[in-house]
Amino acid sequence: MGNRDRILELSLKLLNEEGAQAAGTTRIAQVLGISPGNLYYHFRNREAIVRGLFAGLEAEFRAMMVDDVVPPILPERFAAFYLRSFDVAWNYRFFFGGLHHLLRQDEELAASYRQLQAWAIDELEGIVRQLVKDGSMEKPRSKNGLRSLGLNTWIIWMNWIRFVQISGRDQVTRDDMIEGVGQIFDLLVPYLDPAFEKAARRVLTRELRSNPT
Amino acid sequence: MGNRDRILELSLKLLNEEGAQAAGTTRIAQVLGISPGNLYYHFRNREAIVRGLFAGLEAEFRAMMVDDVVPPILPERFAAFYLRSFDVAWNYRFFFGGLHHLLRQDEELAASYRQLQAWAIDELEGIVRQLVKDGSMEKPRSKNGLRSLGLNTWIIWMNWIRFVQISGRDQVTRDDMIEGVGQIFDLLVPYLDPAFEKAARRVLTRELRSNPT
DNA sequence: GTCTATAAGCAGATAGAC
DNA sequence: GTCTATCTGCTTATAGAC
Repeated sequence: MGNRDRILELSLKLLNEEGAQAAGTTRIAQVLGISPGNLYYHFRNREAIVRGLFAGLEAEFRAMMVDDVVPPILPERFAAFYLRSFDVAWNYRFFFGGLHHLLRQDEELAASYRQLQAWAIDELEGIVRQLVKDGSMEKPRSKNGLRSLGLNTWIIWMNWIRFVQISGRDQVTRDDMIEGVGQIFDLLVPYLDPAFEKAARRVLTRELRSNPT
Repeated sequence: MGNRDRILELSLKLLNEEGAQAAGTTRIAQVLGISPGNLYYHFRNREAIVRGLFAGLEAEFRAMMVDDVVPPILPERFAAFYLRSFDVAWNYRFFFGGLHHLLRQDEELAASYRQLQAWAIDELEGIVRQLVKDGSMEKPRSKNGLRSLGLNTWIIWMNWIRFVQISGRDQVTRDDMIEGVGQIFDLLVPYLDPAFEKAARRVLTRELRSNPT
């Protein structure tokens, strides 16, 4: 593994553990046992490192959507998708924690992020739309109900981990992620076919059991 | 108005406009036309300024809850409450944008915040519980439905402005705030009495009309 | 590709005069 | 309460040798 990849790998670890603003280039180089000069050989500046990490997030996110969102959407698949989505969010949690600041200081990153976000919200709306088509879900009465549902899903998803972290639990566990999936389920519950909900919920319960605190 | 208050007032303005990490003590003092020494006479350190601002947020937030959440909850009152709540969030938007970082570097602030958050979630749950009591809302079927509804409300509320900002709208308008209230309404819609919803929604529409883009 | 050495700038914070 | 002057420590980033 070349130094470029080692820099990305360690940066992700440090930023996730200590916050998006905490680890500077000097420290990254030092922990890695390379020189600052070397680091700057591989990345024009600090922002380029973050952009490199974001590229990883984007790739994982898009791959997940392509793999998992295949109609018809069965309840097990549905639950698995959301569980996996929280794993992705967890792996790049620094990003969501420091989002505002990161985008403010890097217009290029901001543009990439906005594109991904717009696509993601569309996809999430597409999922609920598909559920309606599959007969697994009742259509909301209001005009923009499906859109709004997709948007609320996105907002809960992207902020759940930050919420858990700032709430001060000493250790964030996999159960916290499963709880996050539950929060998203609750958005859809009033519209979901009870049998579908029950089957999806069962997947979560099983995951909980397999990861005792 | 003494310098202490002027420091708080300007800090709030700068942090809101430029982000929670942007404005340093040097710059605050400079813009204000006072010396750094004077600033440090009034505040032990930068964190103390942020804590001072948080005290303002907390006071406004609690006052709002006490003033507006009085049973029975009528639809107009209900809508007005959420509109006002977004005004408060907007006035202290720097805080929610930089929350993760701010709490990480100030344990005292983190403790205050967590206390307020816990109380707020309880209150939001209390509101939906009251709506059920008033007969304006149907009770969710699931065991923790009301709790979950309160929690989702909180997460949307505290993250809506950050969402709007990172989405890159050039100008964040009052209409964006009204849209945020709409997102929260949509969480409750499936359970709400249609007449109640219609009356509450009408307040929002009227607000939209009175603030043309 | 990797190193050493260091520039340049800004942050938070303090001492002590007035 | 307010000032001037300054210190310390940090950061990003670069120049140029190997």
